[in-house]
Amino acid sequence: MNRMTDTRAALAAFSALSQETRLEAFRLLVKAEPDGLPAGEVARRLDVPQNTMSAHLSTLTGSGLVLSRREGRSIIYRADLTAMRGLTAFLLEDCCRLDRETSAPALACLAAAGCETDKNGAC
Amino acid sequence: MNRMTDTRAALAAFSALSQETRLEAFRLLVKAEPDGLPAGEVARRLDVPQNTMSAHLSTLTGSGLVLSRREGRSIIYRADLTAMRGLTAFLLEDCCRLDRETSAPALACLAAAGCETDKNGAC
DNA sequence: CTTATATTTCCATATATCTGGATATATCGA
DNA sequence: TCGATATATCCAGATATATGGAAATATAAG
Repeated sequence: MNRMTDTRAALAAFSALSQETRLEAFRLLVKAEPDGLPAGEVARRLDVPQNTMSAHLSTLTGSGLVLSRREGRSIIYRADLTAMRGLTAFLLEDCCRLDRETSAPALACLAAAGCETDKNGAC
Repeated sequence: MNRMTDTRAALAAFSALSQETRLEAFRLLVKAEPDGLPAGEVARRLDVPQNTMSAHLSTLTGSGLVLSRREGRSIIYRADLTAMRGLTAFLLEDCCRLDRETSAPALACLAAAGCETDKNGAC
């Protein structure tokens, strides 16, 4: 899917995150993982009109950084952490000149170091 | 300086990278590290009019992702890899819910995993 | 001082994005 | 079926961004 393998996907992601309300919304959704949040709740928390927020959420979804599903009357939005990691990898491949084979384990290492530290502290 | 500690800096960075020509230029400059490239050379390589490229380079510089210095008649542009790493950290702090103290060693771990480091130890 | 080179600044046009009111659609419960 | 709730879509005005021609600035060399 959206593996951020090409410039196109990265551009869409950067573009989506380059707007204040959307960046805030995205961060909110990341914090709300793995449950996600209904559109109206995002609008309420960020104090933005619901139709404006709807447009922004649509942009985020289109960029591949956010997923949505209907649940009753609500539509639940979730951050796609895999896509986000892909975006990070895209940056790292340039930054550290990592090729794809190197960046994959490096990201796994990062995840291990951050989300659950290894006993040894080793990567 | 631009430690990407606040949303403002991240927004500027995302905004700068959300335009195709600028993203290409930035990647070019990352590859050209640590020597950098004169503005005209960037314009030539990307086949963009020099004044248009100048505007884009100005945006990149303003975002903090790129540095410039005059050298004779030329102005040499360089990617600021430290700022770039800051942007990556900004993403990771949300993605893996890393706090600043955790993300720092995590990034060092990344460096150890395959990152070419410069004299400062930055990737 | 003059000319050539490298780059930026000025400016106007074209294009894209943001915003929110009004309205449409979808779902739920009575 | 009806009314309430949750969200999206339509639309248009306001704002921002991209683009490139022409002119200005800075440096170098003769």
